[in-house]
Amino acid sequence: MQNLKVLSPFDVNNLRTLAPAAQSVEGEGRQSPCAACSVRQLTFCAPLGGEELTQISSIVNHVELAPGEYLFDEGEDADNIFSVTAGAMKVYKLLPDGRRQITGFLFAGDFLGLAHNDVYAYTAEAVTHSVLCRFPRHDLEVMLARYPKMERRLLGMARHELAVAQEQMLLLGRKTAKEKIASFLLSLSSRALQRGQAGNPVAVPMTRMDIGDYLGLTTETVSRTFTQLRNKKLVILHPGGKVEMADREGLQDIADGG
Amino acid sequence: MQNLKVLSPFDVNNLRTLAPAAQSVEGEGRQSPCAACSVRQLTFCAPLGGEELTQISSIVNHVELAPGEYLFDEGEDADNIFSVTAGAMKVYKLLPDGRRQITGFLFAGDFLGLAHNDVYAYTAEAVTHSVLCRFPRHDLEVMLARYPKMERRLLGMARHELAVAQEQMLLLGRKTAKEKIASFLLSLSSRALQRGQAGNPVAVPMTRMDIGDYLGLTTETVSRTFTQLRNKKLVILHPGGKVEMADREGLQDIADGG
DNA sequence: CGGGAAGTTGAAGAGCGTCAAAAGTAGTGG
DNA sequence: CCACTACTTTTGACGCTCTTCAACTTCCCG
Repeated sequence: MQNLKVLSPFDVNNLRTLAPAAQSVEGEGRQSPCAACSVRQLTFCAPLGGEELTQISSIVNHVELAPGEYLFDEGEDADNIFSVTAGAMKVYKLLPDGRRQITGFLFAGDFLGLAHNDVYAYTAEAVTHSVLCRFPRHDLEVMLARYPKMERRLLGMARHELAVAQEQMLLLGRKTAKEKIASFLLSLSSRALQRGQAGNPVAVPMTRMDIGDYLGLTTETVSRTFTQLRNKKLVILHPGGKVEMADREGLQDIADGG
Repeated sequence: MQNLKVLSPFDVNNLRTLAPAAQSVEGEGRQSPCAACSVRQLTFCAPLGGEELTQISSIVNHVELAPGEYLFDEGEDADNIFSVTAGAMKVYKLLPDGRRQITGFLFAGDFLGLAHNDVYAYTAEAVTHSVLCRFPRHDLEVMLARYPKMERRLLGMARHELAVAQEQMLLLGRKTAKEKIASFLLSLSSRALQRGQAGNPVAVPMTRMDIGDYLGLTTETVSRTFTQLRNKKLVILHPGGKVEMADREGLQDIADGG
């Protein structure tokens, strides 16, 4: 992971210009960079207060990635845990012959790097220009031990990840190509809304190949399926990777297997 | 969930006869039923000591299920968390038209019931005769707040579940039928070894349909694939659902996509 | 504007699903 | 103890969805 820019905590104000506008939290002033983090309520830092935010600020660094740059590789020592501040990441596993399964796309507020055997279980790569907070695992574990509410928050987020993973298994194992694409678009849309971004048209920053590797399809099938949905007036494909869901109910019916 | 036998904590000694022989832990005597639990080191109770085991004993009940009986349904209020003591469970999600995806098989030591919106995200049903510990969620949360090491253990187990789920996504999205079956057998085998049971021949207590719904295949394809593996002398199918892996390396090569 | 990557479309083929039927297995009750 | 029944498993024939291979088009970004 050579091409990886690590910034000091003090660069954070500069970086923050890449994130959505900061809504300053009342009464907390400018005590720590984390206190002004605009996506904090989405992350595992959410339950922390003023004093604790200063603490966490002291262990965090920032990382900036250009599209296609790697954050870490599957099998590498899991020395850090990351939280996405801005941009979009993909995490995937590979088979020896190159077949790839993307297990998730990550956006602002999502975390990555939880490992179980001290090594990362997947490779993480930037889809778009991205910014992440980097927490050395050891330091974070000290924090977790001191602030149980943070550990509880992390457990809640892991639980959510688990539910999402199970939904994805249902999709991969039992849905048709059309159902997969419809589910994917609706999921992207609702996640964008959660982050306070536009839900329709929804931003689809990843390539057809990425989408295929996420849904267990080939590039060609993804493309053909988009064309089908367009011909049925369910979606409108706008330039710049924006997809308008012209018939959201129709898409929902398809996604649910109706 | 009508047909579900709830036993008082005091029936535990009776039930324990269903579990593997208890290796009595030195110095803990017979203070609490949980102290004598033979699978405790596999569960989220592992980090607890004498005093704490008495506490947890006071909130636990036991549940016994015959094959095909339900523990809970997807969408039901998630009032309890369970830990499998003996037997085999399956958890699955359904599409409206009946297509089913089994997201996991659970054995002694595994937990189930973690929900994120106060409702279960999947249905849980017994594969074989099974015994489980039932913890009221509220009571367990009080315990977790009091004993952070238990919460840490639970986070560790959730993290492991997550890694397993990602591996399963790779299987569902990118592996062939033959690779799926080979991976499945190897996984069953290594999990059996972890529980101290025979790894080869390995017990395969679930039906071909269950296996298919777990691997994203049909019954027929599962059966045909077993036949192929048998014809290639990779496995020997013994009566009573025992499968002998005659060529473990060969199976491993297939499972890894080689 | 130009070059390369990404996306689209077509034709042919493979793998797995579907439908159907037979064979095996287990549990039940006479 | 054995026959009856119901379910599970296996096997076969056929078909469809999605993949593969290939060519062409569009979209970016320098």
